[in-house]
Amino acid sequence: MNADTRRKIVVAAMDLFSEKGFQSTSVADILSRTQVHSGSLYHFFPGKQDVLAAVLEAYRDGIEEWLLAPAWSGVEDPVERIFALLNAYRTLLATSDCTYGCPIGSLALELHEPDPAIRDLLAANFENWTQAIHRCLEAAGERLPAALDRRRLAEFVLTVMEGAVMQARTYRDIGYFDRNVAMLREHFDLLIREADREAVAA
Amino acid sequence: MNADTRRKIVVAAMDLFSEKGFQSTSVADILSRTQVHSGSLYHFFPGKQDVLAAVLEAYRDGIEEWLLAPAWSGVEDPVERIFALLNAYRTLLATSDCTYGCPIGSLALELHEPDPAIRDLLAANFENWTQAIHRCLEAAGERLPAALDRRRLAEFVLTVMEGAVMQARTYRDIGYFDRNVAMLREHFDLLIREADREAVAA
DNA sequence: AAGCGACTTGATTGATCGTTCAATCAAGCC
DNA sequence: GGCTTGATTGAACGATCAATCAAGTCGCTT
Repeated sequence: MNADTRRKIVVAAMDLFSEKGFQSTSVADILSRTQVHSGSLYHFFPGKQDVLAAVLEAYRDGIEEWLLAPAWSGVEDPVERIFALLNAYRTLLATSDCTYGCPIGSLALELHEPDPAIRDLLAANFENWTQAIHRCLEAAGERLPAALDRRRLAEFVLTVMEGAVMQARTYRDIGYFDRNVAMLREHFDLLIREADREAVAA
Repeated sequence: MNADTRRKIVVAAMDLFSEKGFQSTSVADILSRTQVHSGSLYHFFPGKQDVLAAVLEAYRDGIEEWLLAPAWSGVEDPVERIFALLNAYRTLLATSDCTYGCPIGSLALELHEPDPAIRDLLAANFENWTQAIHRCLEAAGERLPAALDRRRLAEFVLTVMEGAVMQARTYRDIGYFDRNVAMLREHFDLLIREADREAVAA
């Protein structure tokens, strides 16, 4: 099995799906960008949808290496890691005139009646992301209120990221992203202050 | 000008774009649902994209009558109105097995390189929504901290709604929506408590 | 050397897409 | 009763799409 051709297809499809979405990307687009011919593509993938599945698997399996590790290099504080991750998305937006956001989120809303397999992969990507945040929140330990539901807050962080990206893209104005992240930061400040009061009371 | 035919097209297109998205809805889909023939559609609209524009204008102009008024009937408290509006989206999700969310958000992420006219309409829809929340926050007066940037918080509410809808749809589990709204509620509780402390200190 | 399986080539298929257009019709006006 | 205008009909068009397939290439095994 010639893994190189397959990999070239997946990489090109990742880019194209991010740029234009799944439906607006034609198989011919993928072929012309990779210099692969249609027969080869269909040798490795039963259909276009299976290319999408491979793309989502690549995101899922590459989150540590391609997203978390770069975003967190040099950042040890678990709370700061959360905002460092958000800042990675900010960079993505800023360097693309607010057109690139979170590819998973875009696909999640673009596909209205996705295959169960595709939907599971989208959910798995969200799940990995949320769990990464969850680990940060666990690592923050007593800096956050004891009673705080850390899993919920992790889901909330994903929510804020996706909503902020959506608005920044729609308005083509990164200010919408920044202000939303600032609001989340203030929420964390409130939580940390609350934990401080708990510590004093104890 | 026969406004009835035009209106039928826009109504059907609103439903179809919500169900299947813009690109997955064919002109033939709209025609078969409306019993209108293609020539009639193209008599009123230069093209499919202009149908989308009309749909977005209908959402923009109908937000008061079709979204805010129903959600707020019987709810006077401005803070409760915010969560009543969120609850309207919850109902939409719950009664559709978590497939229907916010149609504007879906379109905003589906269309990667939208016409400026379409993008402006998407932004105008977000803007109307945000301003409605903003008015509630202004009406809340001293119950919120004096220094609080109410416009920012209004944008944040939209962010949370869109992010929560996205996760609920992807996981096909309304729990994700509920937990995110609960987190926002806790944020408001923290803000209101902070305003209380301000009042006591004064 | 022969055979085999993995992979590549690229023309081709048939379906579907958005859009066009000549025609017909109905209603109102001068 | 001609003329205009607005609206409707539905067949047809060209483009584009995902997908197919027969032919060919290459490397590896026996």
